Amino acid sequence: MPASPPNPASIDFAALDMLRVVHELGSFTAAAEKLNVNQSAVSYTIGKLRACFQDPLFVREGGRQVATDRCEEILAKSLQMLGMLDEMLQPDAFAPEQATQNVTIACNYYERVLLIPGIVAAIRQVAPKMTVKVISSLSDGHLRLLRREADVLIGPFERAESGFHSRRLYGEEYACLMDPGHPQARTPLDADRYLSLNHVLIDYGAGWQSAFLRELEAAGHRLTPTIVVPSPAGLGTLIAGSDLVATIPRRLGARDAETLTLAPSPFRGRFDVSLVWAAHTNASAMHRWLRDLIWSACRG
Amino acid sequence: MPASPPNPASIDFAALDMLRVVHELGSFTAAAEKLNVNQSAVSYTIGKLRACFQDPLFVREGGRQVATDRCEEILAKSLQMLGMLDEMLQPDAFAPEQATQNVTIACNYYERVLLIPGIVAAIRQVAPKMTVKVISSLSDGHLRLLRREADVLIGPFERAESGFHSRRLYGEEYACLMDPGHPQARTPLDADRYLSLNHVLIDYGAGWQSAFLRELEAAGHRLTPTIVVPSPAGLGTLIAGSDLVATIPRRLGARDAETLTLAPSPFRGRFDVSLVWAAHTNASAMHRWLRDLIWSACRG
DNA sequence: TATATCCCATCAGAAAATCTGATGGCGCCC
DNA sequence: GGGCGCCATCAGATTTTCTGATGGGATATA
Repeated sequence: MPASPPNPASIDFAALDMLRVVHELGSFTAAAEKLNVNQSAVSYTIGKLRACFQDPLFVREGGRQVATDRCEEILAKSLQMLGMLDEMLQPDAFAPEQATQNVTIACNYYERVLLIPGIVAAIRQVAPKMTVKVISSLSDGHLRLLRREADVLIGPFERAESGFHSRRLYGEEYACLMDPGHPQARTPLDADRYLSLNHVLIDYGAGWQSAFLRELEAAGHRLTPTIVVPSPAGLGTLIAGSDLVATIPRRLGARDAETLTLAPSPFRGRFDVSLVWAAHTNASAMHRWLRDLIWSACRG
Repeated sequence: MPASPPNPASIDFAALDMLRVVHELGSFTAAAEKLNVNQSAVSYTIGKLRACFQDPLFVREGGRQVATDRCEEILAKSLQMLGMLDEMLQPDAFAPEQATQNVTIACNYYERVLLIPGIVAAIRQVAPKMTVKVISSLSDGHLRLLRREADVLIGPFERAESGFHSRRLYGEEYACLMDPGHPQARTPLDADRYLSLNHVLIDYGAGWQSAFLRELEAAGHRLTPTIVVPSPAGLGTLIAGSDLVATIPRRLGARDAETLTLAPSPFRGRFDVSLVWAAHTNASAMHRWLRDLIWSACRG
């Protein structure tokens, strides 16, 4: 035993449990047996507690070790703490049926239109008490994950920086959406003919550049749009009956396939749609569940 | 680090505090500095916690250690526990002014009459919100201490068994109380004349024998009482104007000194009045205060 | 890109805490 | 009064924790 009072921070839960057992059995020796340690170990540890708390804790009264009032108080708190430790040790379980948490998904127009409905339906089916919030994220999606503003991010985000994990959902490419009556609706487009069309360009702003545009510019070309819109919303109506052409992700264009024509683009701008999450949610049971659900809903 | 998951009971408060500091500073290295230990010690301890809780607890996100959700939960409980430890460590203080506890004093007629009034007055003066309960104790006073039915015991109890502590308050002896008109009121009593008197004997029952009686019998004599009463209550009235003699503690007889005569007894039966308490109350601040107060009130 | 820097994980060994087994004192019970 | 049970203490073994050094991975700098 150190001569100077020992650091109370060095008390561990085993010591508190020993206090409990000694109190229960009224004997160091019996406590030692129950705890499968030497009697002298009990003496040592209780001695340490005595020094920390500056109180005898137990005194002999007629052949039995009786707790002091102070010991009773300390014990009461110790029992609480042992209970809290047990709670803390319980592995992070997640029961979708009872769960009432909120899930926040960061994504953009594309995913909001094509993926979110399926994801929300899947969540509501398995976890009816949970709520879903969708927020948009142009280029700041990763930041929103770090700021805990979103649980997951879905989109064409490739970078696998440290601090993040990601999983590819599927590949996507760009195609040209136009009116069936458009002069070029039947013949394959080469680069020159493509560039000479009347383009509707979707410019999301925030520095975001679509993959087909990067490919086009990398090939030394330059697109001069006739019209610029900030989102694909209402695009079908804009194009229908006109000579305008929009280059948009194939699956997005496929939604207007009944009324409009979807033709291959010479600049396909292939990219992957991925699920991205922050490292701090990687081990969480709820987040693991959510990611698996999204994976299934998007048919990886 | 052990290959098998370490025993969570071996987690100590220093580890929880380290968790707190790492969380606060977002860095193992910085936490190590703040805690005046090696960086590797932080790594070791957090590693142990990681193994215990089966969770990474902290993950790197852009150069900073960020807590997992599980870690946040664990941390919340840890902070509570650290607070509880601080409370537990606070030495057992006692503030008489605010105290509302009850004090139970075990004693007998003698102390109830001679000492309790002064003790109660002293308590009420210093600790007006406390309550006092007096219970009688013939020979079972020590048991009542052990059963926590009484905080202290006052009386002619000499034995210093283990499990008890005691403090002598003062010495007492027996004397003879009689009417001033009694034939023997003026002349000193020797043993024979004493034995031939008409005695009022106080027999408390419960196997208790007054010290003067033990002395008398040890000397080979035997007292044949004229009247036996169970307590000194009303003794003055009984003796006044009669030829009866009662052998009672001097201080008790002194209360009737104005109307009755107190003469030395040949069997003085010297004894000590002591304050006795159970070992488990020895360290308690309240009990220490109470014992000092009683000591003062009885003018040790 | 290359380089420097910071940060954590890991390792071997040192230091400290804890445990074991033996011994002794004290009080209880017979 | 003697035997016995119980706790405190001691020396040494064992285990845990810490230190200092090293390396890999990521970030920041050039």
